[in-house]
Amino acid sequence: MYPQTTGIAPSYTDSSLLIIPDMLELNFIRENPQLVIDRLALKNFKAGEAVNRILEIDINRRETQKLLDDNLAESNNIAREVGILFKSGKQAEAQELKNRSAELKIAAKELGDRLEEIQKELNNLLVTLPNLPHPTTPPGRLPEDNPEVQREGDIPELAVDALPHWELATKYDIIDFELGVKLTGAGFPVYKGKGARLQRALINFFVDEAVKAGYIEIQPPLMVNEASGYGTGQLPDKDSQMYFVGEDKFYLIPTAEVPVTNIYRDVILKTEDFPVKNVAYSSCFRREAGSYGKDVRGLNRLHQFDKVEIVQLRHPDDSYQALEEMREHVAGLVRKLELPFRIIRLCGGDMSFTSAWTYDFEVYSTAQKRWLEVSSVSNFETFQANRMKLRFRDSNGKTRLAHTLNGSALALPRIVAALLENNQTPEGIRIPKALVPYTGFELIS
RNA sequence: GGAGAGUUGGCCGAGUGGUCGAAGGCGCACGCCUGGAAAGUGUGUAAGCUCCAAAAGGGCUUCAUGGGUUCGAAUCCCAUGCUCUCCGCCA
Repeated sequence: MYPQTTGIAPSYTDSSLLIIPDMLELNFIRENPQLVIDRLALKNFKAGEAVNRILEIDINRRETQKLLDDNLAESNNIAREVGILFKSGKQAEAQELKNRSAELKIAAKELGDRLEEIQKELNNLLVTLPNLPHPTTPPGRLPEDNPEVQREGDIPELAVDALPHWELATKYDIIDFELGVKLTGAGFPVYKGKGARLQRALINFFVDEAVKAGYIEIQPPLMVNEASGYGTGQLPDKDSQMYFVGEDKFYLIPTAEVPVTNIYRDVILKTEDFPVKNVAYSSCFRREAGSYGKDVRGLNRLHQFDKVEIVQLRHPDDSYQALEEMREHVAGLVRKLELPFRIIRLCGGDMSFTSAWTYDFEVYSTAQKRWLEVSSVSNFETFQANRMKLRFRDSNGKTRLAHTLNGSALALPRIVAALLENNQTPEGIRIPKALVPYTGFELIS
């Protein structure tokens, strides 16, 4: 009854983030090694060995760095003296110093190479450590272990001959999967007539609701460069999830989160800039290599789909308050669409690599008799910010990492699937009241 | 796509081989002045890594990015990105 059990959160959530290398702050690990190990145990992650190795390498790194710095300092001094000697015509003495400098240079090269190697090894280890889950994270390994924290709405009683959405789509000629195959391939459906209009209605509805809630609307590029891919952590794991435009070295975005969050890459905010709240609609592109079976039937999993994403940047002190705000916002959307839904809190084992706390939203698809994940709302704390160097200046004038949060609000395909299936009647498919101003019709027939 | 010009700190802008992390200005912060404000005036004002118990202070790196020349590079050379101008093409 669950969408899948890959151990990684299902897609539509930003699972592309999971694969990857955001990372914990080295200083934090250095100062709290045991805490890191204990906390990661909540994610069923055995960090002991890696942490110890990291601490070792870090010592080596600092020693090497010191040697290199001293070397460079001497070189700098020599260069300065040589200049002075030349000016006063003391060629011979200058030559002597030049010789010394040449020696230093060889040593520096060696030290530099060694440092680079150490650094690389350190990074390779650092990126294997997931974000620390919040201490209250429920234990568990599987989706079955995710506690339900809220449930709303009644599951409708459908006629015995109720159809799954892919058949309804054909019956009313609103989504054409075959045609998509002709044009592109599987997973690229063509929306037609009222189906297309429904897409547009949902997008506008979602964006409008977010703007009402104080989010600034952003229309980002649908392709990003390499730096942005690294910024949110999709890279270096590029091949697995993202489409790549080789000629210009651009990546098609798997979620608006990538361009939107990267707006703040290398940015130092002022405290009064908080909270930063952005909303963006975008098409999303995912290769979804390795998926198969009923998980990909119809709208359940697509290579191209539409999503409205909300992103917040917060002061560490109130990021969890923001998480609850976002949860309530998303709940409001599903409620207005009159879909039965539940919210689950992901257990340690089911949480994404980057997340510290995640709520998943699932709507019930009556004809498929299963819950479909439609949103994932997460607090990443400083994990993404560390990688992106997203900071703010606190009251002491010191720079600190900000907290980042995001959530789907919402992803369209599974919402459409649930709407079609749950609202089917002998007369046609009923459009929820909140959406009618956007669709301009009340019934798909 | 072709030709040319450019790319310096939060912003503007000087700097064509040596003491430049970078003049000057703006902005910002704090102080003086003022009944209060403006004006004026003084001081300060990048980030990362690192040394130090910490503070103070010190070292290293960074003038688009990556490489190179040199004892020494913001400054010279090469490649790339980006911006602007002209031509071409075009929704």
